[in-house]
Amino acid sequence: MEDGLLSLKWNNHKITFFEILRVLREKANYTDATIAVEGKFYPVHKLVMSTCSEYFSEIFERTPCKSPVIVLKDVRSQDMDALLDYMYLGEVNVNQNDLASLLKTAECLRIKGLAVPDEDPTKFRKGQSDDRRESPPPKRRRHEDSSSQPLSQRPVSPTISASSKTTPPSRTPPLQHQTSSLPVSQSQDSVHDSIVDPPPMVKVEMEEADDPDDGYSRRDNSYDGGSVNEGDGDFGTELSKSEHDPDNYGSGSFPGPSIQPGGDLPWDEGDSSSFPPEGFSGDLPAGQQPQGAEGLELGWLGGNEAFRCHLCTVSCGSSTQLQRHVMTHTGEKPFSCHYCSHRTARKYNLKIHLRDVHGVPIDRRFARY
DNA sequence: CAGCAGGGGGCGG
DNA sequence: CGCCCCCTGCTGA
Repeated sequence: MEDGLLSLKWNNHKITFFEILRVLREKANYTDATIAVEGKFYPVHKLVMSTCSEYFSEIFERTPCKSPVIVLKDVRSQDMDALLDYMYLGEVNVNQNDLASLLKTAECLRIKGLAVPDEDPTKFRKGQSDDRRESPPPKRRRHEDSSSQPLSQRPVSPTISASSKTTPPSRTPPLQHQTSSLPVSQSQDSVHDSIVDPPPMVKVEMEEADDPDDGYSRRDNSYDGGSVNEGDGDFGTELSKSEHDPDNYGSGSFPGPSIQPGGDLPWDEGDSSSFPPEGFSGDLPAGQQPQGAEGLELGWLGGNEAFRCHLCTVSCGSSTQLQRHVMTHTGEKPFSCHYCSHRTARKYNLKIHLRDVHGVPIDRRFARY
């Protein structure tokens, strides 16, 4: 003040800020990443995701591409809807029945306030009155030694949503519900509708307290080290068009699924703590070695390290092939037949379709979306 | 039989 | 090296 400093304060800054954020999310403006869950794509802002989750923060840090697509498998779209609301709005109403699943997902994704350790008890309360204990409290501390928690169940592990035969050996029946079964269609709004049930609702709020990032994130776990694939290249040669549409679907970040001898998902046993198994360290910085990985590496040992898919055990001979392969996980089919509704992921396969099914000479026309 | 997807070759920057 | 195209084996209807 001595110099006549003035303090300018924007009184409604927070409200305005959140409102704008809400609108941006609704319109998908400026979104620079996409979360794919059960076939649904949620355009999101890295800034928001990173702010609310160290996990996403690390994923983005390791993802060179500008518009990565993070494919989460074993995450229900309704949970994702709720979590996005939570991250963007600071709170969300969820059905009691969905709470356990939501928290599990939140923990796996390390959503602050829901999964990351916090000093304060969370303000987790439900419309009714008691807090539901069916599931672990929202903010629970997670240690590497997951001894305390039951890990168990189906870890909400992020993995690819698209089913593909490429799945490795012990493929497990992921709990993925088909999108068809889920009412949710868009990203946002659906939440509100779905959770409108009065009684069993729980309101989960995000605390302002910043979480102490207790190094949990970057512990030796390196777990997510691999969350990202290099994939940013051009997966999307054909699909990269819309702004919020990621060009590269492939950058899925999760470890995949399957590889695990013995278990459904790699991180099953480890619980969420090992959630992102390091399994995918493919092209990641070497720094992150899977040392601690519980057996995950087993699945990878055999393959060619160079162009190994982070979502499954497949190893490709080149980055191009890897990019192409990743599309099998995203389920993206940019090429559509003009004569019928058939769509393919590859131009050539569409060509074959046109030739064999519609009798189109060879290179006739096929659209790519 | 049709479609998917891995492997590989050719071509251009 | 990356992209495009094609071949070919596998799988499901």
